[in-house]
Amino acid sequence: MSKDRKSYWEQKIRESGLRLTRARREIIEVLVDHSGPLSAREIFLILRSAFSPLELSTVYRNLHTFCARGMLREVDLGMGEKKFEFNSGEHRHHLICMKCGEVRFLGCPLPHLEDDISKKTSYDVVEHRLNVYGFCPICRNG
Amino acid sequence: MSKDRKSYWEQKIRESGLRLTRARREIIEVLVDHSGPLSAREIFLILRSAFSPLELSTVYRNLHTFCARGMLREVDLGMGEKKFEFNSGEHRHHLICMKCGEVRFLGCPLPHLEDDISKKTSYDVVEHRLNVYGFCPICRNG
DNA sequence: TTAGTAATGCAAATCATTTGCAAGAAGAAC
DNA sequence: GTTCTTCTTGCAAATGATTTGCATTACTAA
Repeated sequence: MSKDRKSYWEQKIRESGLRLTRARREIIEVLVDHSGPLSAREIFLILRSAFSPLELSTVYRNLHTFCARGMLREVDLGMGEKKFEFNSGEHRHHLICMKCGEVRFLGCPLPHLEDDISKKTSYDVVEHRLNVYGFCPICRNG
Repeated sequence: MSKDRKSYWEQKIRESGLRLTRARREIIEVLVDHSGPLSAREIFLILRSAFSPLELSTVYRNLHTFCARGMLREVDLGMGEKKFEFNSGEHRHHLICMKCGEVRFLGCPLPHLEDDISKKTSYDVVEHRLNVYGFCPICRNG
């Protein structure tokens, strides 16, 4: 029940010049209540299980709206669906459990990677994405 | 015209207990003639432009067959379509031009990353994928 | 050459995601 | 609170990548 985080983002919605609708409040609530990145379908199913009548397309539309305003960012963990997480501003990576899907955040292990590659290849390097896959402490034994 | 590389892979097809069909010969040929990873659709279009009658589904089926035999591997460069490249055996990453789509190979800049993360998180770490994005020397100016 | 089975063509299905459009609901102004 | 405007949503259909079912074709072993 992090009511403060929820109202923080609801505030952001208003500041962005967006209307604060039922759909937006509910999507933010789901994201705040779940620590890790979620896909549109996951959010949709969580909402449905709580008897929300929102449509999947509405979830998608709002997730993209939030990304466009910089509130969320889209992450591709290579598991079929794209996921969405709050945009903390800091550059980070993901460690994904291949069995249960748990996601942990990783700091960037290579701060000057982009410069190094830029020097070696003459590319104008803009960003990099690192995903690490394995089995979490629970799944590695179970 | 690397006829040797072509016959090397045709050999591999036979050794894998697969039939050497027209589709397989043509797909291998396209992959040998183009240095970087290609998507099923890209291979399909290259073949069509050479008047090959192969179906897109046949291209997909064979690419997956080759992956299952370890001849190819699938790489997700985050550009919509999955790409396929010969499986060199060595662990490597990709540098992708966001304008022209050129792909360069990168050695792994973090050889002991997996061990480090494993120690820190108690995960059984299995693999990691790194994609670097930017603009190639030609596109960064053009 | 032929039989047996794997591979292909073709069309339809599937999965994630997007879009068009009419109906509905925020929020500003009264 | 009511009204008006415009942004949002619902719903259904479209899209793009990929997969699948099934009848037909073509490898290859004998």
